[in-house]
Amino acid sequence: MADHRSRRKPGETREKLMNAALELVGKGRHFASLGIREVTRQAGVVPTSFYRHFRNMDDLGLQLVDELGLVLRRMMREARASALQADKLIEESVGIFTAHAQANRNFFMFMAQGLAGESRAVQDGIRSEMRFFASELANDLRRLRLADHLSDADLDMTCDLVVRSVAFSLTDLLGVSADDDYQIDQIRKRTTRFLQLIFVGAANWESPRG
Amino acid sequence: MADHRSRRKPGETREKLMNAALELVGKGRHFASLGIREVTRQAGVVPTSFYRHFRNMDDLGLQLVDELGLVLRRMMREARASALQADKLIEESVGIFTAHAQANRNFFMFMAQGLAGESRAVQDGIRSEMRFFASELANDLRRLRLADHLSDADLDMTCDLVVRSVAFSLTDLLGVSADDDYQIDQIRKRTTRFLQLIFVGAANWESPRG
DNA sequence: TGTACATCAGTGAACGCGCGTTCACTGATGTAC
DNA sequence: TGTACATCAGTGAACGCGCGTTCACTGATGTAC
Repeated sequence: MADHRSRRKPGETREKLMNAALELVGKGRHFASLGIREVTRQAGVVPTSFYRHFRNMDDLGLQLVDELGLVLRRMMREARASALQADKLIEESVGIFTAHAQANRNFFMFMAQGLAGESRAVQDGIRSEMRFFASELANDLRRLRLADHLSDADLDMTCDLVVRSVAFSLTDLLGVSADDDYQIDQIRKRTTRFLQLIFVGAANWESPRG
Repeated sequence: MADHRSRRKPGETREKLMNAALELVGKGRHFASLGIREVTRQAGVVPTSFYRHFRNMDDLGLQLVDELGLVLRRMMREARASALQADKLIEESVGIFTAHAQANRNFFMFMAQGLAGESRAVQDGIRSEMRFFASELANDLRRLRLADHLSDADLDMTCDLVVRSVAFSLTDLLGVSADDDYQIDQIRKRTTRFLQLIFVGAANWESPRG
């Protein structure tokens, strides 16, 4: 009774449904406009099956946010693992980000949509992932002693701005076709310069009077 | 025959429909999930009327983008008109922005949604408004001689980043209740600091080798 | 190891409903003479 | 100024369709003894 998960092919249909929703989002549909029948059709499953796994589309969205968290954490781990020299840190990180954004296009598209989505819960979930990401980034910068002159609050602000800028670049990235290498490279360069500008600001920052 | 616009109450229903869509968006609905019957119901009009003014919901969305342009231009004019001292420029501008965002909550909510929306045309329209806004900002900074050491390209980049950061703050702003003055003030302060950080970066920026 | 039972994912038929869209009509306004 | 006509926004009935959701059923797997 303790472990239900090893029946049949566990969670197979559940995954099919979540992937189907992501595929539709990847095709340009907005998550808020997806219907249960549409998703089950895309998954090759009878509509009734949906209710075995989710209460409604919002519920499915929330579970997608959880998976999104895993995707982001994997990306973060990879960024840390790559041999980072301080002077190439920004470029390499942006490169890893754009690579992941392309590899998980649908996931990131869902994330970009969710930031101003219909479900408050999904919205909060995505924001919380972004906050987590920003705080991890702050930890890393402290650890690498790249932010010694900044107060905790100022470092948090900087990292928040970095994460936001990258998230916004996401919407650029998702707006161009996945094989338009030239445009993708342009976006990568632009994002890199945004972050460089922010870090120049941080390096010369003095805590304001107020 | 030249001027059709003075019949009955010209464009009255058209406006009602556009407002109805904005109201629904303001209530938290996502534009992509709105239906024709829903919008006409909200507008207090029979469903058939819709087709007298729009081909479909996408068409209505595009016309909302046009109006959004007017709203943004009005905001820009007001920001310019207010007596701006250089040292309070950022704070005052952010203040005007948050005030407008609250006064036109529905419009800005529509804009935030449209950035990752379903209709490519709406998306492009909003992006183009943002680009226009950024270029006007660049003009102003040149005129005020606040960016003399930056190349045109670097100034454009800076302004782009500013506009993006403000746009992202928009999604923060729209996430809190309209009368939560404390939170709104927090967002205003945070946004101000973001912009200050960016401008400190710009002030110390040297065009990169590449 | 074998048998009886509980659990649960997946199925297919059926429901009532709201959707987008069409149509022919009405009545008000503007235009021509 | 008056009359006949064209234009067009708004109406209400009707259509066929896909939607979300329910139900009773099937059959596979895990559990108890």
